[in-house]
Amino acid sequence: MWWDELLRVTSVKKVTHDLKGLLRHHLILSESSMEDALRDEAWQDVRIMAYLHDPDAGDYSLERLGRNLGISIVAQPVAKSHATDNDRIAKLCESAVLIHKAYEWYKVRLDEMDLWELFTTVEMPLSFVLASMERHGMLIDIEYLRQLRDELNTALRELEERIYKLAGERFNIRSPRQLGRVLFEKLQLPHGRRTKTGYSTAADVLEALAPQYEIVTRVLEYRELEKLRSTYVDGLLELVNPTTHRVHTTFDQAGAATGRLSSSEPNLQNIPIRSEWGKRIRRAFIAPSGHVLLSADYSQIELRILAHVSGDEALCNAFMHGEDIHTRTAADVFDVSMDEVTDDMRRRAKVINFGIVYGMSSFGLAQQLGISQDEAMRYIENYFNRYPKVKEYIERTIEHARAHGYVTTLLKRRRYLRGINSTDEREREAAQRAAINMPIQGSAADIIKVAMVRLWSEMLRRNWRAKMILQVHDELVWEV
DNA sequence: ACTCTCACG
DNA sequence: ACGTACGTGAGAGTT
Ligand SMILES: [Mg+2]
Ligand SMILES: [Mg+2]
Repeated sequence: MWWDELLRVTSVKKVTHDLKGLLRHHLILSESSMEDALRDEAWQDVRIMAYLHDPDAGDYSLERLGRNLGISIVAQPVAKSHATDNDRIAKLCESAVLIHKAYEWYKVRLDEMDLWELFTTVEMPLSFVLASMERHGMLIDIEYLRQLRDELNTALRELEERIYKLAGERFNIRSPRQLGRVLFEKLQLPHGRRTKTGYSTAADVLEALAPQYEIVTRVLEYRELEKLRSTYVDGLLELVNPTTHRVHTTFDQAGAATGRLSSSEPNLQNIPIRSEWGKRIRRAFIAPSGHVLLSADYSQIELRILAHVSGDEALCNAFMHGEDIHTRTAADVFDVSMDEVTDDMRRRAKVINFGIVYGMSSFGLAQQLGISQDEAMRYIENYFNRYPKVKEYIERTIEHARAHGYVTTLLKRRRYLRGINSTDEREREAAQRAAINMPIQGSAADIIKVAMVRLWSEMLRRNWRAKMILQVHDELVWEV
């Protein structure tokens, strides 16, 4: 058939808008056709081109791209149920023109930004990988999830009754407003900060009160279980295919401004793991009979990237010697030997390491660690004395952002920081933190994307059957 | 549509 | 939450 031939032959270049969507829902290519396509760069997608050009733009619909280029839309949209063949043909012709014009425009932009290699050798092949992962889906143990739902409902009902009894009235615990009224007005508990709309009932505020007041402990327990029940049990069950028992997430390859992917309907990148109940939720994700789930993740990839891009000798040495990085940081910041680092010192060093990558202030560190701002300042000062090139890297990055308006990753992915020269201090400092973080978070995204593309090709080449099914930022999950 | 809260890396 | 730690998506309540 001429159409199949056209799709297969790589001398005919194909330009799309939302290639991953096409591959997931409409276009079935054989694996050998996909290998040919990747090698010859036969498919190019204007949605991804526009994302690489400005990953903060948010809307990459064809309509939006057309308006950006000043192309007015002529064909009138007609309600699907009333559309005639002629209506459909008119819209499709217009889409074809828009895709062509957008391609010609963004091609020049990406070339100017030196993004062509990232586009053709990483992002385009990745669209094929992601489409294949989405189509395969993740198997869910529905019966187990239903049992868990019943168990959660029982526990929630008991907590509910206890909370009503301690409050002396029945109210909607899920309403922050009603909860604030009960805790901080009726029961006169000391309130923490306020939100725009009332008293804050966020977990960190409630945790400070929990040791003194049983009702607060019960509310925190209620919150944890209610979150798991609504989002991860009921939410997931609604999205499971009743025939195949699989959920099929959608990865957004043009969503996150740093170059990360995101995942929705369901979001499979935020499945619980930290709490005991969370781990029980995770057990609902299974492999078919005769298979197992296998997960492989990078160790401290962001801090390794920080070591690499800063060139800090102490940080590089720590990684080259295979040291536990948080223990090493604790020894350096608290001026003890690695042997003398206590669990609590390591915990504090871990908070410091995360904070560094996020551009944290002494205020933020003090809040997180529950220490004074003076103490936090001393920690940060010690850190930068021990890792001086990290400080230089941060200063250099902010200066680059100020001078050029953008920052980049290892593979030249670019993010513009529109607030970086703002006269509004708050906005400017927020842009500075984003500038510090993006090259690190974004380079990690570059690295795992390259890994995904290489692994996928290599698995095909060897005819190995293990199936890559999820990416969780620094982790790949396989059905094996 | 917005706010608050909270799950993940 | 905020001026004060990056990046996401989702559910519930409220308007
Ligand atoms: Mg890891
Ligand atoms: Mg939101």
